[in-house]
Amino acid sequence: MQPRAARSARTFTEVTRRAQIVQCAADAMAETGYARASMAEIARRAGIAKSVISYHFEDKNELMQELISTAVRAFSEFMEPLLAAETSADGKIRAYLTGCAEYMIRYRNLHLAVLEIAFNALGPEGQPLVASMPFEAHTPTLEQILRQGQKSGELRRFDIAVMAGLLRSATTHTMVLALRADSDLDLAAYAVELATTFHLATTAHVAAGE
Amino acid sequence: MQPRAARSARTFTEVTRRAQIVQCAADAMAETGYARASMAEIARRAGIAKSVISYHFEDKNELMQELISTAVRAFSEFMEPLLAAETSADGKIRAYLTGCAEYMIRYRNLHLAVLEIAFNALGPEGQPLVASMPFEAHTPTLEQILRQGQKSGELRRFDIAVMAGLLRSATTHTMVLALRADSDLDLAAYAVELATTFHLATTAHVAAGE
Amino acid sequence: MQPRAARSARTFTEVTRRAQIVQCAADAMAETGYARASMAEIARRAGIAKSVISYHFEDKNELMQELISTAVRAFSEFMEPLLAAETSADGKIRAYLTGCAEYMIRYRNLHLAVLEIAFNALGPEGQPLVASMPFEAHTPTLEQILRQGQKSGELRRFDIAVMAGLLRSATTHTMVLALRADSDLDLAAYAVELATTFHLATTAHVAAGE
Amino acid sequence: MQPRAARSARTFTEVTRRAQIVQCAADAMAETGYARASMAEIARRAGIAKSVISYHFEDKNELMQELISTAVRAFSEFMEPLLAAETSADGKIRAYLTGCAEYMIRYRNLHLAVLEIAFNALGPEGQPLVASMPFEAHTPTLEQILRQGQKSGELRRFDIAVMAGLLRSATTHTMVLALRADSDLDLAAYAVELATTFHLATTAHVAAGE
DNA sequence: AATGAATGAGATTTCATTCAT
DNA sequence: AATGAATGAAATCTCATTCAT
Repeated sequence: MQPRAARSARTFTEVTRRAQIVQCAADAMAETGYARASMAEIARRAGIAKSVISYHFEDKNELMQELISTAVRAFSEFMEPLLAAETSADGKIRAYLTGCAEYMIRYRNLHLAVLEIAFNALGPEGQPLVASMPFEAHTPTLEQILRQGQKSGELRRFDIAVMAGLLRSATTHTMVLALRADSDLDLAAYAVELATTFHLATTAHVAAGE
Repeated sequence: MQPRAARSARTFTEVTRRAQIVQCAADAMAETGYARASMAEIARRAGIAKSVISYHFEDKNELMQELISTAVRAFSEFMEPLLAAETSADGKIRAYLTGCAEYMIRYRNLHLAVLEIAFNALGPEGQPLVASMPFEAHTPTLEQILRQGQKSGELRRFDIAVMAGLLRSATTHTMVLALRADSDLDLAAYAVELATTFHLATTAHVAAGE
Repeated sequence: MQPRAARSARTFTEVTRRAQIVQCAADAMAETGYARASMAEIARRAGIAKSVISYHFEDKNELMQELISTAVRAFSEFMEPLLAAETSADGKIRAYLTGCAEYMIRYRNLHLAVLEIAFNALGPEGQPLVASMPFEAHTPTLEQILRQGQKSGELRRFDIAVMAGLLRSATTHTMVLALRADSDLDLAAYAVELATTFHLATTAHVAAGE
Repeated sequence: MQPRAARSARTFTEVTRRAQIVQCAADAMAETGYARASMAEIARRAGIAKSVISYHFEDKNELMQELISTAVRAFSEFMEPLLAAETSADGKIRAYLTGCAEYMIRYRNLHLAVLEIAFNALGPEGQPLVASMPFEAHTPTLEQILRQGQKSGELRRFDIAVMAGLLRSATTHTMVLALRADSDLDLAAYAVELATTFHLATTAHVAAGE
């Protein structure tokens, strides 16, 4: 039995199964929470035996990692064109906020699952399993946007780490809570309101008026 | 069966033990995460037998509830005088932000534990165990502050729910992530920066300058 | 601390407490079944601390034994005059059957508790805790009655052990099931019907008619 | 969650294992009593891990229910041809009594286990787990036999419920006590003696002789 | 004589994982 | 590539019992 990692490429079946399992895992976590998203529950949703998961993934951690990677990839592919389409820092921030809302609507369960994992899963030595979450994967980009905006004079002076953190918390936290509660909060409208707030808080002429 | 309170008042020993157990539970959760904070681990930290916990608490849920109550109480007692000392809406917002930072520094583990519970713990029927978290206990107050600020003309027009959510996410989420990562981020300085940002985003003359 | 057994006589308080605990134990077992009649439950019903039971009884087994003894004593004191008042074997059998019914009505919980113990409780080595149950305490008497009835020609020839067993099962089992189910079966009427049946099954002229 | 039967049919292995576990459970209960027949003890006897039982049975209740079902089925299959072979009421009663004795000899532990469960096991809400026991499954039949015997004039007038109860107690109770005590009482001979007694107590010409 | 506090053994159940087929 | 079967560790909770006061 050749170890999994040794084989060079994955077959079509394997790729498909892995994707299916990841999706079922995401659904299970989003709907029942991390604690109840056992291997058995995930397998049940996928209509396969538990051991099929073990066959395709080294262990539960690898499944979680794959789920995270999938989400990070999805977020990047989703967000990059949106950011690229904007030229001003102000526009990019607005694109980031509204883009996050749309991403969360489209990939609801996947993103909720990431949160569940981030808050719950621990590696074998107890360290958190997730270092970088989807949104945080773009932290450099976000900080870069703010930095360039300040350089060009478009944005006022502020602590970039703080403002970037605030932007991310506005999405990761507030929006996600809304998602979780299955609330009827209109995420899109919410994002627009947020955009205005950040426009006021960051643009230079505002600071000038101070 | 019979509610604890119905039988009699708590003895000194009991009060002390319960507090100790709650503290050890908070430490365990903050340090190892909810999943690893088993009764055995909590007992180990307290240097007592597992069954001592069962003796003092009906079950794990009651322990969690007591932990939450402790945190909510601590937060309220901590925050109320700070808010009362300010008269302007702007001042109250600043007090809220800096107060949260100080609270989190002082009650670090307790607060992290509340987050763990809020995100993880499920009741017997699978419903989330925690409805209101410490900060959310003050949501009405927060929204009240914003509303009054708008009425007096001190604050510009904005969606109160969005801004209150943003304020809370700025504390609950961003600060907490910092706490969790055991980062050397200076929470106090962070709060000051946040205060400026929110000052700009909310005060009326800013909106006028738009 | 002098071992319990060493002290010669029991104080008034002790006798009273023991009786109270036995009664509460009987109630608990009759109402909730053996498995739920824990020391804690018994103490709760008595309004005392668990350790009070330990103070008055060596261990749970001793409490059970005392309960059994109490029931056996009660049954004997109840039944003896009834049997003594009859002279014929036939009369004694009728007295036994109706007497059992009355005893069970009067000492309902105590007797049900004995059954619970008989069926459930095991000694430290796994042997049944109860060798002789109240009714069985009178087996010799019962067999003696039958034997004398046969000797005097009043009763037909039959296997004495079988008939005695049948008499006891008619009471211990059938009546008790009725008690347990809290049925509205009229135990007294039941006993009368049983008496007729046994009259027919045992008296000599019946056998003659065969 | 999903009922076992809904998923698919049982494999050969599963059927075999379940039967083995049921048998070991019966042995454990018959030999050590309900309280000591823990999952661990049952697994030990079967030479398997505790969790194998959990794998094949939802929980302990399901195992108990399966054991009961097995016994009820065995009793029915055993008794039905015996009763069908007799035409007279008197013959059917004799067949019932001797049949019970043979059944208990053949299925000793299984039947003792049923008794243990009936007397001890409580469902999650404290209600008794077993409503109908093997013998009681045939109560209607028994009462029907007596009723027809009275109608045809073969049997004397008596209270049918009382007599049926007596017949059942004669088997369930008396015989079982004998079984339990591991006595050397010859059950078969016992049954013959019982049959005579009931013949005398029930047949019409006896009543006529009165 | 009584109590509150503490203990350790043991019960049921869940779960990720492994193995033979 | 997939499955059913089995495992052992660990989690929560209950209980009879003991001990210091």
